[in-house]
Amino acid sequence: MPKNGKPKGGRPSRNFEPRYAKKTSFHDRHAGGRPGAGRPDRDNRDERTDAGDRGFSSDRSRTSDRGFDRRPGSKSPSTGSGQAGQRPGSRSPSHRGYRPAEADGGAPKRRWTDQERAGRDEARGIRGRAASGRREAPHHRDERSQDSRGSYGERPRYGNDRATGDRRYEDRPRRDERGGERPRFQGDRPRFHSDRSESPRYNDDRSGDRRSFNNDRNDRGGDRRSFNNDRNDRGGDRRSSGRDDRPARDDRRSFNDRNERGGDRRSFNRDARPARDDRPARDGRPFTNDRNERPRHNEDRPRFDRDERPARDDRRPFTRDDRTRRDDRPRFDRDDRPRRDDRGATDRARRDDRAQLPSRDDWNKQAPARFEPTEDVVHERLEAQVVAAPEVEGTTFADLGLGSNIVETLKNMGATAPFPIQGATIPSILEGRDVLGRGRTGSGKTIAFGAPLVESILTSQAGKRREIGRAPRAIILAPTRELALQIDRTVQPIARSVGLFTTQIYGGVPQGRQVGALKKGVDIVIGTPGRVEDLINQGKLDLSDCRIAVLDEADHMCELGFVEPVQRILRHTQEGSQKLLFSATLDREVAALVDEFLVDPAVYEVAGEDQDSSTIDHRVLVIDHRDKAEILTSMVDRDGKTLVFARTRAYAEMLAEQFEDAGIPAVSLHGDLNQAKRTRNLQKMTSGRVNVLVATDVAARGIHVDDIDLVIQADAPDEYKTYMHRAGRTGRAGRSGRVVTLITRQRQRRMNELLERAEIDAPFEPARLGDDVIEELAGRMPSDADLTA
DNA sequence: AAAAAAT
Repeated sequence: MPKNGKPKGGRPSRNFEPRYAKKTSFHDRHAGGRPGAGRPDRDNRDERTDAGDRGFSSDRSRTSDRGFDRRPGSKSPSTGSGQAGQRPGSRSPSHRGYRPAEADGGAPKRRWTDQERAGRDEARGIRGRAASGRREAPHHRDERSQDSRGSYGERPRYGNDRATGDRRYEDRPRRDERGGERPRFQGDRPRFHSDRSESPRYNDDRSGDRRSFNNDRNDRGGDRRSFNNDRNDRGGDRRSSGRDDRPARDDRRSFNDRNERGGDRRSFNRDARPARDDRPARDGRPFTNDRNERPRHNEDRPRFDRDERPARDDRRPFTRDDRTRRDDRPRFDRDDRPRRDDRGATDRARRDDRAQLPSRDDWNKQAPARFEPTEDVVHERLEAQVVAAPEVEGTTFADLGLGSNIVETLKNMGATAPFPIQGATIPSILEGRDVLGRGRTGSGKTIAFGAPLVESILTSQAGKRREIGRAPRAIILAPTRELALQIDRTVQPIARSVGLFTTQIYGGVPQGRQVGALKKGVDIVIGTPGRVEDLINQGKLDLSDCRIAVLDEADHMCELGFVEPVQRILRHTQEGSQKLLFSATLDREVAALVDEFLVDPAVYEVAGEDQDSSTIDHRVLVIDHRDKAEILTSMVDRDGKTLVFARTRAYAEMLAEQFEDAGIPAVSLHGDLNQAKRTRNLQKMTSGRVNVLVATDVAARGIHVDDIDLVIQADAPDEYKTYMHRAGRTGRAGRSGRVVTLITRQRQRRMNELLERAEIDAPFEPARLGDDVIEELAGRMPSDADLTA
């Protein structure tokens, strides 16, 4: 069952496989029903500790093989999915694309021909190995472009195809259909797409179209953004009142004061904030200056809004009118926030709500469509016990209560003395208290919860260890698979040192091995919500004996779409289980969970670990949208490791391809890649085989890659927290780093607001292609301004 | 928009 002699890379995973190549049970059935046929994950196996499900791999391989064979002229009945390996026949009939295929069918390869296929991951993998000479621009480029194109194209095409395909082929369906196969038909499509990437047939007509289409899309994308930006900007303007946030800032700082503030705060805030809202009154404030323009707009608008809005929400009016309103916030928030649903729970916590509200109103007025992103709110800070760094000086991990084996392991991992956050949380966790921990990105949070967690479990289960089939005693949840993997890499050695076992439970890979590990018995589960819940529901994961639950990036896990599964999972843990919530941006957004699951939590944050003490140099380049692509290419053409953030998966893919086309080796990381590819691409960046990684926010939180000295935000983030996390990918462990954000003129205000919320100072500089500033920021031309230089 | 299960 091992791999059928196929090299691991062998099975190509289509870049976007999972999603676009969705197969349904239907497919499997027709295809010969191999489970997992669609799953690409072979590579994962490699990384996994345990042997993978070989069965799966082999199946896959076969499948894919078939797929290949099939492609040429095959017609596969069911779907055209390449994987299903339908031989001839089926495809064509059902697909509209069929014909072309047949035509092509004669010749296995069409336009795509070898290259294209090669382009497929498979070929790619092989080549890659064969020729390390990727570097060559031409070569490299070809490979990559093919690859990416194939995959990348898929998506766009997908959409397109559908659209066009439907149109064009509407007739066909019937033809094909010929039998009420439509159902199939649809099912096929997805594959179809995938096939396409592989299959030449479409290519000509479509490929051309597609590409152009894609381009269009891209462009559109760009347009949209700009559009959004505009909107946003507007929003911003109006929001000015929204900016009340700053007051919020103030609050944050005085965070501790909150308690007292309680009531005061509001009043307090009002004073401060009001200024913002009522800038006129507060003219004195510095902020106003920044927002010079806004104030006016805002003021005007806000009021305006009120008048108009009264109908909408009384709340806003409230807010704006008096701070008193603030008191009302709760309602306010709710009402306004309805959209933000998630926050509903935490509404009260949000202080900025009111401020933002105005903006919304404005927003709504102006843009009825309201498809803009949710507001970027600064939640109240949690009351926290501030830990001063000096307090932990001279303290050792052993002093904190960790056993010698663990201390030794930590030492081997390079953690010789506890960081402040660790010094604070470890004792409390060992005491069994619920803990909320906030530490700057890269401040050692994983060990802060991982080490004491292992110690606690060890202590609690002394005597009955390693019982076969024992249920896990602890679970650690993370928002992304990569982060779950990374956490395991830190926690596993610690656990192993005392005889405890960990296992990763996350999606995108076959369940087999994970379930197998659970059957053998593990002590600590580390995973992502989806698969964890899935296995719980399948009865394969029993958390009833789970006495410690950790949420990393807790605030993110409390966002809409994430919090519900998390809540359900936590409810499966042992009653009264200890809960540990960690994040660099921990705030009251986690209130929903805190209220339900935590008992008298200890809250810690580290003094002085704010952005001011950061080793990161923040810069903002104000550019023309049309120069964006070239400026980006110019900036990533450098020596150090560069991480580029894009807002969408498609744009991330496009940029990576663009860089490759320019002869700059680059890989992408986003949710449209199959897990094998995600893992592989991240590995390439980590190992230094490529120095440019283009990612979506999947890589924004927690992911640690050594030596990233430049983070470029091709798309400015919508939330200040996102900015902070993205920026946190560099400047780790006290090293210097730089974050460059590209924005258009229209976005300046909004960006300014965001930076204020994040409490980050960053100069805005206009830049055009070829400007020295770009050379400088890329590190090609050190200058005085170059702090890191 | 993205992420998180799978079929």
